[in-house]
Amino acid sequence: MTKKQPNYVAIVDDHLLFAGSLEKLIETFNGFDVLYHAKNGADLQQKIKENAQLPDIILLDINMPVMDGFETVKWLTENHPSIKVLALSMEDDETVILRMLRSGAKGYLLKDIHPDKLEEALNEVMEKGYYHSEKVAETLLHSLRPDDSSVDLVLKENEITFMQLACSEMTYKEIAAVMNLSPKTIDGYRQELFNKLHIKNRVGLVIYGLKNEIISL
Amino acid sequence: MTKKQPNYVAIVDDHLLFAGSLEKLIETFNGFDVLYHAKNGADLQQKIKENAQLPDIILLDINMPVMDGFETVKWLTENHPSIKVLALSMEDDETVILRMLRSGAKGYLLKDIHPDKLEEALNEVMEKGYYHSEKVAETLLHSLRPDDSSVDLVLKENEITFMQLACSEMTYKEIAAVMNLSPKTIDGYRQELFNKLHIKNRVGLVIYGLKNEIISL
DNA sequence: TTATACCATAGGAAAAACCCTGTTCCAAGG
DNA sequence: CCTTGGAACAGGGTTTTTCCTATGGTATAA
Repeated sequence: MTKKQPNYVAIVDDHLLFAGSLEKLIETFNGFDVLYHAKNGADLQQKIKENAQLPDIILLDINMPVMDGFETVKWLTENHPSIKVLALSMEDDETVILRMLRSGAKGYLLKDIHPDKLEEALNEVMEKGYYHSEKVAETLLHSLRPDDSSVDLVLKENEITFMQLACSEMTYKEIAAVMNLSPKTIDGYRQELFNKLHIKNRVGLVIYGLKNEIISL
Repeated sequence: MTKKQPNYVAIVDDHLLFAGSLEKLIETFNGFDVLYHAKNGADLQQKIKENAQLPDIILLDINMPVMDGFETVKWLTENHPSIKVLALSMEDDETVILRMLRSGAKGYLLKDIHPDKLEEALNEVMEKGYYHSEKVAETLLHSLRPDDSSVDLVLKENEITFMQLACSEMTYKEIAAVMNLSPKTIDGYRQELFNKLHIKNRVGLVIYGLKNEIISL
């Protein structure tokens, strides 16, 4: 009976308590070891540079300060394509899932899954190279409607600033004052965003911003 | 050397993965055993009824579906005052912390603490009956401003329903239709809420609802 | 140099949101 | 029976938001 080398896992999550707990859980699994954790994407880059041993799998939280999951997975797929990234998040928001998968994640796990599912996912991602839970698979199918062309939909600096300010009790006129622009320009941003994001009103904008973690409370 | 009986911990969190991981972590601590977990407050009530052995400490997540942390801790302090409740949440929002503590929680832990801190908290809450991290202690002090009179500010059923619907792209007229009320009545709710909550517009309402976990995305 | 594209901006108008005050109905308490 | 209070709702006015279309300026690619 030859003892195989374990698969190395890295955890990226700003919630230390969760990360630490998850480590204990993973160490009860057969054939997996936790290499290290990182608090965010930037921290992970650091850790990768410092350590000779690369992780086989990275469990990556999406909403983090500093360098979030989207940026991180993009960096990883470009610089370390051999590492398999499993996204880990609480929201099963379709656009978020798709964005992660499109960015290069090999799977998407909801944080409310049963611990056993995690072991299953880890094994499957090592064997097959990807893992998709039923729920996510469903979302994937559901998303195959041809519309799209949603080429990553980039928001410009000013639009993001506006969005953040719009997530407050400020009036557009006040926002214009803060941003040092004409109210009419602000109205232009608003309209452009409504079109791009397929939303109907300011509340929709706030919701979109929160769901996509462009703004936060 | 007499072996003491361990302290029993129950975990209430709708994120199974987190709960499961946390269990593994706690079992590495000296003198603590996890009795069971529950997905939410209602589930916890169930578990408490079924099991003869009561937990000594409950680690309680705040934002859960069905029966959230606030309701749960209230129920616990009324029905099982001997159980020490530690609230567990990611947000360090002042109003949320205060609301939990006022509702009877013996401590408030942010989910981004170091795992060692959890052990410290568990030990301290068993010894002293309470635990407050530096951060929370600060918030507590900060909150001792005399203003308040914030007599728990109860929202009625209809107001909450309205609030939830207002957190969407629906128009007030549409909300009125859904709730089967006159648009003018809806306007009344709106006004009443704006006054009670000291907010200026619908975005403010959405933000309030989210911060106080009355609504969720 | 011209076409193109993008940005800030404007006019004008309809719809929705916001605000204040007042009426009716009904139930509960004195 | 009368009073009080809350809930639903209306009238009517002001402010913001929303929507559509259009123009001048500047950078840039052709």
